[in-house]
Amino acid sequence: MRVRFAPSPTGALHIGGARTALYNWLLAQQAPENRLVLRIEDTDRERSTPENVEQILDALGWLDLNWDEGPIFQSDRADRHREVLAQLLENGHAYRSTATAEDVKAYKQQHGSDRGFRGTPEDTGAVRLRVPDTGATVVGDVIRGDTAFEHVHLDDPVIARADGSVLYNFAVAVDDLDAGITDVVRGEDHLSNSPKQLLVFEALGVEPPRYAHLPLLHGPDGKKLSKRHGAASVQELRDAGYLPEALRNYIALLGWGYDDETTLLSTEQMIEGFRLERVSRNPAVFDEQKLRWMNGRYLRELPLDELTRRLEQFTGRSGIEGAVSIAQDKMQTLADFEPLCAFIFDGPADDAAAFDKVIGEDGGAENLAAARAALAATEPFDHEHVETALRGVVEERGVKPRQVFQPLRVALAGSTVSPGIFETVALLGRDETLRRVDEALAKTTA
RNA sequence: GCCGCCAUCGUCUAGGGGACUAGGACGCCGCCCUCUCACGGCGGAAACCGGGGUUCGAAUCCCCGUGGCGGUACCA
Repeated sequence: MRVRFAPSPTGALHIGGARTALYNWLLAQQAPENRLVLRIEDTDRERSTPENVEQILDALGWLDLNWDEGPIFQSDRADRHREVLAQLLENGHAYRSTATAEDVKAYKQQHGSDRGFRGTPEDTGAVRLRVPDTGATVVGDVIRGDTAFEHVHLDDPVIARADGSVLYNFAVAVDDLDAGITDVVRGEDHLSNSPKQLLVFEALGVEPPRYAHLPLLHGPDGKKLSKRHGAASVQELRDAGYLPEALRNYIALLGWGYDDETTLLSTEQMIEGFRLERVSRNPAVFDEQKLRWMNGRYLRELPLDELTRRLEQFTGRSGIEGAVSIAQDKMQTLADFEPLCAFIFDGPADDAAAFDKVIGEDGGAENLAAARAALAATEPFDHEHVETALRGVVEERGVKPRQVFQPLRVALAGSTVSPGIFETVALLGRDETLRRVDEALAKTTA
């Protein structure tokens, strides 16, 4: 089996494209003889650089992937395309015509909808492929079964411009043929174009590949997923702090289920269990909430040093392992780290409302002062002893735990939200903790 | 307009004639845990688009309707 990966030419890989790529990749991994061929479907070489391709792979965490062949650029194959084009012109399967889109429209107006456009050969003009007058072209789809397109409904498609440059539907067929592609897995938006490609194979007298058209991905409003739905490319998702492994897991499930109850699955499980025939036929809605949840699960399972490494790369900070260790359970994406932990490095946030509400309230300052005194005497200054000391304050003053912990939290973080208070205090250390508490206390008397 | 694809909880899905009182997951609601926010645990509400067939029996098969989506470029 030879499958292909034809990423978006812009380099900003759409989530739908990422899923197609993932499925192709899974198929290629399932048997040692299977091959994955990278093909760039673009006539503009400038927009489709190897760097773009690398960016895409990086977003999916597949940088270690070894491509069997490629990338094959459509723009590099112009000579071969012209050669095949000449062959088709020669044997009468194609002809030149100056008919424009308006001419085709007028033709159909005149002949009714049950008769596709058939031009008359001329010396110049665009090249059209001759569609047989009768019969039908059947697209055998692994996911959907057979779909027949009656030839009477098909217009002779233009396969090359007047200047001889070829069009997508022709080029892709020739390239797939030459690359020996056996299985084409792509988005459903290509289904209606399939007969054009099949007709090219037919005209060439060769066996076409098998096809599998994946359902499209929609945004929450049911429309085709696009920029206006927020993050629509895997790079954007990566920038939003999602892990490649979570992305892979989530995307794989958009149109396919491992079994009746498994949601979290490893790449190995995906390779083992993926079946093209079992891919869903209906469009899926991209739901970032579920991705967030799943990302949180993967985040929590990461070893501390690995998560630290990724967060250092993501935030540009260093020496954050301590903060990572006390925040890991509270994050869903890498982007959650900053708002939760920036205070540890940059000092308390300036949230006057939180300050007034918690420290300015009845007994807040007094409880904070008591906590300060207890912490000043805590030795050694670690999680365990800090907790003992602070719980002692609670007991001593006969108040609720939160009446002591919240003022302290606000004094240290400047916010009512932070990692656990004992861990935070222990991490900051005695000097820094007391300094921040004193600063807060000073503000209450001022 | 024409051609085509699709149709199970709000969302992703399991289901391929009796195992369905329709299963799992996210989200939502409630309870528990609890120093905040989370995590975690327990419980709950929530779906077979409509109508005809076929069959002893239909979420599953067929037809029609409706709806959604895609294609219909000298774009890819």
